[in-house]
Amino acid sequence: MLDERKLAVLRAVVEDYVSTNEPVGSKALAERHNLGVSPATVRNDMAVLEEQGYITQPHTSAGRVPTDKGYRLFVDRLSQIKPLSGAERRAIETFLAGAVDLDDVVTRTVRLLAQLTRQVAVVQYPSLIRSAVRHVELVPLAERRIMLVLITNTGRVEQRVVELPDVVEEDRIAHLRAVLNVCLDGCRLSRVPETVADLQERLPEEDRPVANTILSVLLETLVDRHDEKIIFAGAANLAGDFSVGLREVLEALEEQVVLMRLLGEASDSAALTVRIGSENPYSGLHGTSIVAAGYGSGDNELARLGVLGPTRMDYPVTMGAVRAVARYVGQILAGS
Amino acid sequence: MLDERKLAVLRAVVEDYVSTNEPVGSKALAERHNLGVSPATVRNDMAVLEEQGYITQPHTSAGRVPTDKGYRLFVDRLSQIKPLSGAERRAIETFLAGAVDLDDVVTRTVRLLAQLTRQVAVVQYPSLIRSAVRHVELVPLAERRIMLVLITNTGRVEQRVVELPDVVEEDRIAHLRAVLNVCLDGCRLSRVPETVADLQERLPEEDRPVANTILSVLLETLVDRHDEKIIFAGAANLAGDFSVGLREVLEALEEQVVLMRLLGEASDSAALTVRIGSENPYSGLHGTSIVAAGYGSGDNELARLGVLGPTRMDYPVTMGAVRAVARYVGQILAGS
DNA sequence: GTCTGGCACTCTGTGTTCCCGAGTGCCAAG
DNA sequence: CTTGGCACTCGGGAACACAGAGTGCCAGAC
Repeated sequence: MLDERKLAVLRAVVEDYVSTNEPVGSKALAERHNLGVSPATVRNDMAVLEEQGYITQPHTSAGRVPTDKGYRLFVDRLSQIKPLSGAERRAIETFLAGAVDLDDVVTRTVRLLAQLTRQVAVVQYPSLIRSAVRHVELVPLAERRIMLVLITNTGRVEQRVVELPDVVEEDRIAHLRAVLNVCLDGCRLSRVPETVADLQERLPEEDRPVANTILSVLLETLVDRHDEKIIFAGAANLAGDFSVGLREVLEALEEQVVLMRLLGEASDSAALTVRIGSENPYSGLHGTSIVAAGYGSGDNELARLGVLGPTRMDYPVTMGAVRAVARYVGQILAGS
Repeated sequence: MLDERKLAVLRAVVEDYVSTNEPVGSKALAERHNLGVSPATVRNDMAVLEEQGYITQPHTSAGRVPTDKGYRLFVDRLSQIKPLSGAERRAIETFLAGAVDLDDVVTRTVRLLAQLTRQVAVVQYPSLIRSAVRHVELVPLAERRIMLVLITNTGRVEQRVVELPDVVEEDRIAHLRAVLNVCLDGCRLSRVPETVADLQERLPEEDRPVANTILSVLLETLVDRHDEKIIFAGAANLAGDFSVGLREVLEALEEQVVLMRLLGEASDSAALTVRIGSENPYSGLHGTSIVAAGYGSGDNELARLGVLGPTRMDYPVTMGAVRAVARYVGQILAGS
């Protein structure tokens, strides 16, 4: 259907358009990409490519521009992910290694990615649900108020203030803390609810009301906080590009829910997800593409990160950067 | 120098320009603001105002536009802060009351403020330095690694992983925790360094190396974290306004340091700070104004918040919103 | 002395027209 | 199947004119 040369033409169109941001014509194309054929031949091929929907012209008698479908083919079959340079790798490594806590890791990552790709970077905080309890802490704040602190093995710390139904003595709290830690330490968060239910039955009668209050807050923390936090950086990179609806994009970026869907569900292992223009779920973001990847320590994917830019982006380079950053972050998290 | 009527004219120019975003002419002005005088008179007044630098014309024979100096006079003497409507107040209250922890309070605040003012909102996290230690927690993670968690009375939680020089038994850590809490509980963060120094001397010899490691990390947490975190929201509100250099502003917003300086130092008590156009410290932000206020529980100002928008903003309304939100946040923090 | 109406002047922004050039599609010949 | 030639199309920029809003200034009225 599409012979070698037509694919080469498509590749050339994408590459030229990406680098010049102007519709590319047959003549310029034949020259710059020594294809060994004349502009007229290129024109014929282009006509076919257009008929099949891979490229289009903004108006009669202008050059051609890739369509979403064209970019898709390019990404799937015509391009190779471009690895980062050694210098870039070292830069990533040293920059991320300086992080002091989880928050810092995520913040640094998002900035790094934005700077590296010159686009908008998006990073999701490591998911709670896949990690395990490392420690539960109860801190008395006032007579009837304690703070519940939950530390996970991914370094995340969740805290909630709990209002107690009764005044409770310190040592009963200490006891409760001990029990909690024995039961929950190392427990996968996804299995905490069962464990907690089990625990409630085994507690002595007099501890029940207080324990129930605390445990319900604990469960809430896990469930409600299903709103995984996402941050972005590099919005400034959007300015000056009028091909995207700036306002819509900025609005989308501030909607956690939209961002969630944008990064997409965990796909198979460490594969990169690319969503091009109209492929992506939010209508304000046609005109933009997403390159995303999962990251995590070891095998299990903890969360996702990616970048967002105009459909007209340099996919090979962007994909290389995203993949590299995802890997490094995984390493950092595993090691801390 | 400037009689009553000229001031009225200036006020009218500002108000009209703010609402229409177009240079305002003498005729329209005389009509809309029944000043009781003819356009010609207004023209004369305008000529004087221009000569004094309060207004200017974009080009010969266009209407007048306020200068930064004009806005300044308007804010200082010609306008009154406009209080929020009852509905708005209730909305703020219920929205903020739903927050579950400090992070949530800050996030909600920044969104609220952005939505309320339809501008970019900026909120600084409550400063560590003014708060006091409520609890210190040491959580063993591995043989030679523990997590240090510091909880302040403003609800902020800081965490750091500490690598220990030696393997340490659990009960020595427990002991250390107890000692730390006795010494530091209620201690103002600003006075922690002395207290720590004092503590180091009183510890038994064999605990020194471990304790020193932990304490130095603790001090770091306080000092290094002098980079008070600032977040913003509502960037989408900037789009569509070309009077500001979009790119510059977005870049500035992503620079913590610039944001810091922007919000300004704590001023006297709960007063509002207004920085107009060229008055503000960063050159990329001429063309924008900042309205900021301190917030805190009770008397002491914990941090600052504000909004950033085009110099051509509705100052009375914006100031009202900022003041109101600052107050409510203060209340919420005091109560939690 | 201050205000007012009148008048000539000066701009910007918009709409029109025109033309150039890049790029195309098609066709006939190699 | 490829190529060169050719007529055609359309966007974008330059030149131009024009209407409208707004000004500054002046002479007369209160």
